[in-house]
Amino acid sequence: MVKRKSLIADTCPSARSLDVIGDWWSLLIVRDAFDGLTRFGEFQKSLGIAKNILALRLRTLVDRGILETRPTEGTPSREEYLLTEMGRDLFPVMVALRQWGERYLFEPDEKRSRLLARDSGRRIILEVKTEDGKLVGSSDTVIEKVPDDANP
Amino acid sequence: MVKRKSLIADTCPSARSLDVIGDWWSLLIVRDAFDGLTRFGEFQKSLGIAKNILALRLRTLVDRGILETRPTEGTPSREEYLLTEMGRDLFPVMVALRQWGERYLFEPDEKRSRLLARDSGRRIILEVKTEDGKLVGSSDTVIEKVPDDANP
DNA sequence: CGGTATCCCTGAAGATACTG
DNA sequence: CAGTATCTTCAGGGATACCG
Repeated sequence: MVKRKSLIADTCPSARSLDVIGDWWSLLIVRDAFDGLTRFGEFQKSLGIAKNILALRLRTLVDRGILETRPTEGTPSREEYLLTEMGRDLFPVMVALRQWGERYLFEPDEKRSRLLARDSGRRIILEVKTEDGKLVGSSDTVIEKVPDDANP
Repeated sequence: MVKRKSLIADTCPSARSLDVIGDWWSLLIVRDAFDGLTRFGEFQKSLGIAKNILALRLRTLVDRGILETRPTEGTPSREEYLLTEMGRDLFPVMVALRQWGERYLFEPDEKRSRLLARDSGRRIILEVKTEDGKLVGSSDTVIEKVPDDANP
C-alpha cells in the first residue's frame, strides 16, 4: 500500500492492476491460494505474516473481489478463503512472474518448485501473441495512448 | 520494500520475483520503460514521484540488472535508462497485468490505453499452455514442491 | 536538467494480549 | 483455531534545498 497517489483513474490497465494487487502481500496470498491454501492458519504459517496484517489483507482481497469466503463444514464453522473468478484470472500474472523468476533468479542447478500440467506433468509456459496467433516480443508492440482530454 | 523477511531464499520462483520487483514503483517504472521512456525527467513527469525516490528506484533497478544506463549523445552528457534483456523479459508480466486490469478494472466503455502489434495493429493477448501447446487454466495445473530438506 | 543530501511524516507491518 | 484490539517501530516516501 504505502501512501501514494491512487492510480485507479489511470488509463493504463497495468497501472490500475498494480494499484489493486501491487502491494507486497496480496500476490503472495494469491499465490498460496492457487497453491490450494484456504484457511487463515494455512496462510499464516506459509507466509509468516502477523495475524492482524493477514486478516487485513484477506479482508481487502475479499473487498476487491479477488477472494470470497465460505463457511467450512466442521464445527465450529470457520471461514475459508477461495479465489473468485477474478482471482483465478490472475493465473497468467502468476505464471509470468514464475517464469521470469525461474529464468533470472535461480542458479541453474538450484532447487525450485515447478508448475506442471496436472494430467500430463508437462511444464507450463506462457506466450504473448496477437489475436491471430503470431508470437510477439516487447519491441513488436506499441502502446496506443488515450488522447488527453484537455490539451496536448 | 517495507521491512519484511526476504524471500530470496524461497523455492517458489514467483515469490522471488515478487521480492525483486514486487514493490510499488519498480513495475511502474518498468512499464514506462516499455513505453519508451529513458530519461530521468521523463520518468519523474510520468510518475509524479519525488526525485530522490526515483533516483533510488532507478539505482535499485540497475543494481538488479533490470535497467542499464548509457550516456546520452548531447552535451552535457546525461544518463539514460534502458531495459536490459532481463528487464525486457518482464514483458509477459506487464501484458498479464494489463490483460487482467482491462477485464476487471475498467467499465466496458471506459477509455483505456491499449497494447497493439506494431505492424498489424492487432490486440495483444497472452496464453498459458503446456510445452506441447495445450491451453491450460489454473485448475489444470499443480505445483511440484521442492521437498523440505530437513524434515516433513 | 539530472541528480544528491536532509528532514520529517505517515502508515504498514510486527508483537503481543485477548476473545469466542 | 480464527480472528480482533492495541501499542510501537521504522523505513518508504514527500518536500525542499542544493550542486555540477
